[in-house]
Amino acid sequence: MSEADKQKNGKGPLLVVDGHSLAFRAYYALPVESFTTSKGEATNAVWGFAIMLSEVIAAEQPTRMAVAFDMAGGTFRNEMLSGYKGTRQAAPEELIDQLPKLQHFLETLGVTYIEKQGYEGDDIIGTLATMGEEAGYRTLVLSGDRDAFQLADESVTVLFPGYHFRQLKRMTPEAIEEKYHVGPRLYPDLAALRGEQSDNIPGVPGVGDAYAARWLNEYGSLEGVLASADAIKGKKGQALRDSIEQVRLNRRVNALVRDLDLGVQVEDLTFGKIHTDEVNALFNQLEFGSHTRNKILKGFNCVEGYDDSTGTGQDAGASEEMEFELPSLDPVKDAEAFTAWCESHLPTVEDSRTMAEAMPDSGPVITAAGDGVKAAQEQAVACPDLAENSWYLYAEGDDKPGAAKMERLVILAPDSHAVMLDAQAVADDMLQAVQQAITARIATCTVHGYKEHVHLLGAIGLQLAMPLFDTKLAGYLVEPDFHASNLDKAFTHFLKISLDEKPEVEQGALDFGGDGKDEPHTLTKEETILRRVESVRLLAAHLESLIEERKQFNLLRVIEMPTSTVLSGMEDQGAKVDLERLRTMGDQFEAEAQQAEAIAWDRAGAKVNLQSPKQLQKILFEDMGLKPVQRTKRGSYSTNAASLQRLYVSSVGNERANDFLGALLKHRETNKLKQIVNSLMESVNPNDGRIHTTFEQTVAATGRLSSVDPNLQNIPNKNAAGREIRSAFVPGEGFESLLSCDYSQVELRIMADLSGDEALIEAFKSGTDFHKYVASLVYGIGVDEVSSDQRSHVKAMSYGLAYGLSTYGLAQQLDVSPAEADVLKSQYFSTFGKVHDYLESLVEDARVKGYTETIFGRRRYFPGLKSKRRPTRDAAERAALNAPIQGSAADIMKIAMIKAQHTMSEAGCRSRIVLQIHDELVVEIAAGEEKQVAALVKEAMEHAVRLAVPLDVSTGIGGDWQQAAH
DNA sequence: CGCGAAACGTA
DNA sequence: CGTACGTTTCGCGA
Repeated sequence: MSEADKQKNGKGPLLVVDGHSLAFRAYYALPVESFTTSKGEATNAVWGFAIMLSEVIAAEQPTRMAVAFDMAGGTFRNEMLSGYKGTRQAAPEELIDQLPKLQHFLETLGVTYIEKQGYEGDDIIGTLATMGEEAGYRTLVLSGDRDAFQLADESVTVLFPGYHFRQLKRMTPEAIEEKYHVGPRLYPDLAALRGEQSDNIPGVPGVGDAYAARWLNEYGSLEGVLASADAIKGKKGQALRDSIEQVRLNRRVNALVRDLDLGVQVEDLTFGKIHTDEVNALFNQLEFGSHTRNKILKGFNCVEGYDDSTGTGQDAGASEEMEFELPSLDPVKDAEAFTAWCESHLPTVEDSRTMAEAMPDSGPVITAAGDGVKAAQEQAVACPDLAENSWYLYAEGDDKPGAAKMERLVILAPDSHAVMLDAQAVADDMLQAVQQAITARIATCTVHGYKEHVHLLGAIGLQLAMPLFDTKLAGYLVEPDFHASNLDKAFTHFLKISLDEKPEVEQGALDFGGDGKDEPHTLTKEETILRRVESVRLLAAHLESLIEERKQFNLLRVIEMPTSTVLSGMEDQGAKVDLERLRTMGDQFEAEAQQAEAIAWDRAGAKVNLQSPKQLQKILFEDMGLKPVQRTKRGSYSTNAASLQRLYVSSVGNERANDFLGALLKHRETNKLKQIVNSLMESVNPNDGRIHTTFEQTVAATGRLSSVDPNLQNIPNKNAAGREIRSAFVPGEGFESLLSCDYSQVELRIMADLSGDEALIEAFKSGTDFHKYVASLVYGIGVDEVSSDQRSHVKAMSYGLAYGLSTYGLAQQLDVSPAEADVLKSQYFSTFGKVHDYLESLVEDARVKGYTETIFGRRRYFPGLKSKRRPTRDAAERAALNAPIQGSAADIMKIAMIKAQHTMSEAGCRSRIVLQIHDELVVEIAAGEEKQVAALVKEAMEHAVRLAVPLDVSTGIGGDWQQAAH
């Protein structure tokens, strides 16, 4: 806010709002698909209007306010100008339908809105501005209609939505002068000449702002211009002479009435007396989430009146964003110029050091014991203000580990200046300069996707240490269930504004330009890219406040970002495979699959595609007349392995069917293995003979990693044939063996700790066979008397616990009657009562709070718990029960990985982690490091956190992954 | 060619 | 009718 904007008399300003124009802008700026209630009603205009209003109120603190609306039935202008605002009348029903809701919204918040028969909102605004001036108010006019510019003077400022709807431009007389080269008084003259596309008003053909301004400045006024029309030469002069009538009409139409009788006094235009029940009812009807509600109400300074603690409050840096201009592009040719640029625009090296010291460190800092959330959050470090202090690094290209290619690199400074480098054309000395700039200031750097950037920068030999903030990881922590496929999606999702290059404006009702240009502005390639960098900055400012508020900054800094460091190293390293071995295995699986296929085809009497469930259904249930045992979700008869197995067993009398099913089962198994082997072979990087998977860190909603391209987390392990594939994973050149370390029963141990169940804790401390011990408690017999059936039943029950198992499901898995399963279940729960209570409390807490939390404060939200549909609700309950357990295990493993890598490098080891399979780490052991590394990794895993029960890690070493099993 | 369903591999 | 994933294949429909 500039000095000139400060109040003249101690009173807060008067805010007058053009309801229609804002609603229009909101409607066209926000994708209606994202703002539709379950009944299909659009709410984007109401949402955008409400958010904008609350942001303006928060930023400007007005003490009086009124909203003006046009009235149905036209105005005096229509009589003057046929076709006037023709495009607006054609507004879609989806928008028209929102206007009454908008007005109701204002009523519930005690805001006065005014309409007057025969006049437009603009006239009401003009009148209110005049009244405000007379009453000594500074006045803010919030309007998307340029006609309002004529109102600007030393006490009236127009707030005008720019290209991005939520970025308001402050149109002071100076700003108008600067943009249009005429002052507010002459602006309507200029508009009359130019016409107003958004209002369907033609101007002088071929004349835009520039010509109109030149004429006006030359002849002093519109009348002056028209009087001298004959003196203007050329095509434009002729066009002007042909349009004189139109221009005169335009000028009469765009003049605002400023002396209506509105029947109100400015003093009376207070607001903020909210009708809580009605507000809530309206928000419910509009299906606004708690975030939106709080945001809106906070703007109205009454968030306390609303009963919801999950809200997030304000949008970080909203006012800064509004002032944001697209960064200018400084093409940089040589290293010296680049270094100079960095000196003048990026935070200093000193800033960077100070900030690094303030940040939680990775590695050794994580000693948090099982005190869980509290411990993690008490260490919480506030995030420094990103908008002020951070710079932004943005690279584009292919980030595939082991084969990354960078196309370009952009550096955006806090002052909005940017440089862009073509990665292909970077000379050596320039590369050094860039490396230096990055290294020196990494502690104040923000990126979207730190791990991806490591690969991209690595592709041209640049090293990237851990930055200050990662918007991709932050977004994941804020909303782990939302899958943003790219930056644009994340930006649009979190900021609710679109980065689209070209909103539909040309024929639209309103002009979105906001950039003062007449021609529809097509963005250049550079502008498009800069816009994406800009979006990272806006995203960062937004997510920063959410992370801070949830106290997840430590989770981000101490767990997720260092995990990215570890993962990028693992992806770079890759896992060495024995290609010959894979080839041999693949051939063998293929031969077996073909053999099975031949038998199946013979028995079926046709060359059925064994991979087509549809064709199998026909053979099995029609031709062979077998009785289906199970249906699929969508009602057809299932041909999955379990069903086939049952059919196989029950078809002993029917030789043809029995043979067919046997061959089919065999084919299914071997064909699947062949396919896995094939995909592994295709994934081998020819340069180093290694497979570089990508570990996705922002996909699994519980906090686990996932592995893609290829998935190395689902290499067979259950049966012997499949397990063979693991023997193809071997140590690479210069390494002598593989180490496999895995947690035993982490999730159960977490449950023991979190529930505080003495019996379960004791079971883990006893040191005897865990499942046997538990079975002896459940069945009330001696450990030695436990049968193998009893042990396996109890084991299944234990593992099923964390999944929210049903009696039915347990029965099916154990192949016992539901009644028997039920007995087991109640026996189990009566033995471990606190576990039962704990699991119930997880769901109950989730219902109340809306989310669950892991021991390190990782959240997952469960809207499904409030569903009317029983199956949806049940599914949400099971997921809510599982999330904190699976998620805490994931947190622990991430910490273990960070610690393991840290201690290994501290000890100067060359051994490296290559794979993580949720509860297992695979380490490639360098020569002579076997004993040391095995001890270090085991130690890191066992002491990642301290729980009420010890963490147990079993290890194995071997010449390949299979041999390393234990 | 894109997409959903079905199937199946892991923890 | 147990959680969390990724990949392949088929077959439908544009």
